[in-house]
Amino acid sequence: MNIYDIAELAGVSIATVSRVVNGSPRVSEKTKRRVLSVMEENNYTPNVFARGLGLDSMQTIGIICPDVADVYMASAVAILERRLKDYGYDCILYCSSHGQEKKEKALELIIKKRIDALVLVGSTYAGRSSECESADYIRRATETIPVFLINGRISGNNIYCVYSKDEEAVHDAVSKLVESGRQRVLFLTDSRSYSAVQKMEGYERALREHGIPIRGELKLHTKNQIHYVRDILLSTRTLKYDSVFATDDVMAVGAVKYANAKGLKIPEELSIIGYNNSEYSVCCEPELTTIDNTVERLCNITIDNMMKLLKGEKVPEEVPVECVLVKRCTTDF
Amino acid sequence: MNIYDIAELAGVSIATVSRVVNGSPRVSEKTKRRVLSVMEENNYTPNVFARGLGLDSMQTIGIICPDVADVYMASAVAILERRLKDYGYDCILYCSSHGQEKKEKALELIIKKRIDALVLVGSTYAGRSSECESADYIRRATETIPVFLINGRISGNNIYCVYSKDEEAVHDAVSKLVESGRQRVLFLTDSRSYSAVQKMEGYERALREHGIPIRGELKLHTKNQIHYVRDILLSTRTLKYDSVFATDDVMAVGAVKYANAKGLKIPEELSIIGYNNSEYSVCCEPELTTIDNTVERLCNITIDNMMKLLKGEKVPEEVPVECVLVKRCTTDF
DNA sequence: TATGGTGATGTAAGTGCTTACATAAAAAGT
DNA sequence: ACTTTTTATGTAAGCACTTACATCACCATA
Repeated sequence: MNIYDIAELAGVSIATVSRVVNGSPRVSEKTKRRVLSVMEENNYTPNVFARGLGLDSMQTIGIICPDVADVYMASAVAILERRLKDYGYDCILYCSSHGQEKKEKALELIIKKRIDALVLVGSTYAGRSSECESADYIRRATETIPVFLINGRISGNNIYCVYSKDEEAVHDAVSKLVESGRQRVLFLTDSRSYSAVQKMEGYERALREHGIPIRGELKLHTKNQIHYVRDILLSTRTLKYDSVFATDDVMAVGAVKYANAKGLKIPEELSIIGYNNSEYSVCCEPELTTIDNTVERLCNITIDNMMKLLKGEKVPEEVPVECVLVKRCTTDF
Repeated sequence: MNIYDIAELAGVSIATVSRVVNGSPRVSEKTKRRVLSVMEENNYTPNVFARGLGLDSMQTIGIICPDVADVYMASAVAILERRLKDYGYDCILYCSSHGQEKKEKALELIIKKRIDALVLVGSTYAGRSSECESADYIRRATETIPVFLINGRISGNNIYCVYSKDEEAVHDAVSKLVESGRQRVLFLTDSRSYSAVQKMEGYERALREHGIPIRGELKLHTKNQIHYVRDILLSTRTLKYDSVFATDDVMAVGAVKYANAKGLKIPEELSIIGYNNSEYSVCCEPELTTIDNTVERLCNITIDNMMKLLKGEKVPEEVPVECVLVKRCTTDF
């Protein structure tokens, strides 16, 4: 069943069928109806390949994220997918956590497929060009299609970044911690992504501004798993700290479980702040004070800008978005 | 840069270039090298559309799931994506939770794209044909491509199901609950998916076998959100129960929070069992006894079978997989 | 030397669609 | 009634590739 069959059955030319399919106004109401009904009867759908050949677009957006199994990224992907579908786009998903070669391959493939744009979620790609091994591949992609970074920042042509003000948010939160009397803030992180670096900088600035020395041993690299964090804290007996700042709620929950296991009072003996305001922040006892970086807003802005751009409008290359501190029970402010 | 340019630069015909691209053996070693080097220099990659036009395959698999933001499904999608990428396939992702028309559209689109196969994750699609509004669309898909259900069951040509033995797992778990003295088991569920129905049946069978009457008011439909469940339990004061079986860990955590809020001793005054053995099961205090339905295994079996099938081998239409009970602290067995 | 076989390469016919341009028909203006 | 404009439809040339079939050169065998 191809366009020729439909044309013949409807007694028109293939051009007319094509016009009907593409909603061109240059078709009379009568023939449009006839063609549509023939299409309906024969259950015809145009072949996307042939279509793409002519149009060089397949109404598809590529999404790359390090790991969909991560709740934060999964929710971003879910939002992106939903909005894109509303606009008639499909999503090709790539997870990039599986080694560098894989990443390169993903980008290559994705470019080959003639997707219309690329979104990088919660990117480990970002960072200063020197730190960032795969920035090259992103730049290569930008020669063909626009690239949107959510919570990542690379400057360059055809790159659009929407990110939360993590540095500021962490700075403010850690400042409150310090101002409420904490002197030794343990910083837990699990990655070296752009966001992670920003958070670290916010942490350090807050300490500096309050005249507290920055201690290397208080910056702990760990896995984003509850038990892993709990166990590591239980086993490091020499480390002294009166509060914890974690770059993800999951690690913060690990800290809560550590405190509960040791019988430490939260927040009196140990204050804890998480990040992302995910469902994890309300699963532990006491519930986490955390920072909401409003993924939903970041995603929506990204999609809005993308649609504008694809329509030919101009859009800003950088959109910083405010975070909000969600006060719950693991801090005393 | 197309195949003609490469052919000209390499001083061969487009057929030869095509043969090199497709790794045909009918090219001399010498020209192959020459063509490859020209391709390399000019950074040439064949256009997938034109290719697909001829081959009618784009090495793409469609994945449909109700909601990637759900940890369970997200982890399934992550595993599927990773394995498929290893095999050189791309994934087109569709979330189908946004109403029936959307679902239909998703399937339509996905079929149009000439994907090689379709995977439905944790499907709300499944169930007896009568209960299942969208089974029709699945069947329509099977006319073109094989469809794989993970934790769903529809019989039919070109449909392959891999599912965990939820009925049995729930039956066994609830039986233990009853045998340890619980008489009133509250059943929490958030969907009417195939799995949900199976779990319900296991619950009822266990009660029946122990001569305990099945009470409608003890089967509670709720949302899969911690606070939602906690609040609903806190507000329903007339309902009496000594244990909770939840069809997802998130709801079980809600029950734990309810018990903690009311000061009920777990498991003495309230036993709780969750489902999925997700990270949520270890985030609360005490940690959840839960059922692991081994998503990873389900996904791996699905991919193995898919690859076999696409190679032309025969594969079983139904693969039931055993669940395992993970004992932690919210039960006394 | 003629004959057939073999491996390397080229030619050309699809593949299903879009769209610029051409044409025809109808409507509007004179 | 006759030209001009507008609207509807058709024709045909791409789009970038694959592949069956044709061709050719070359070597081995008779």
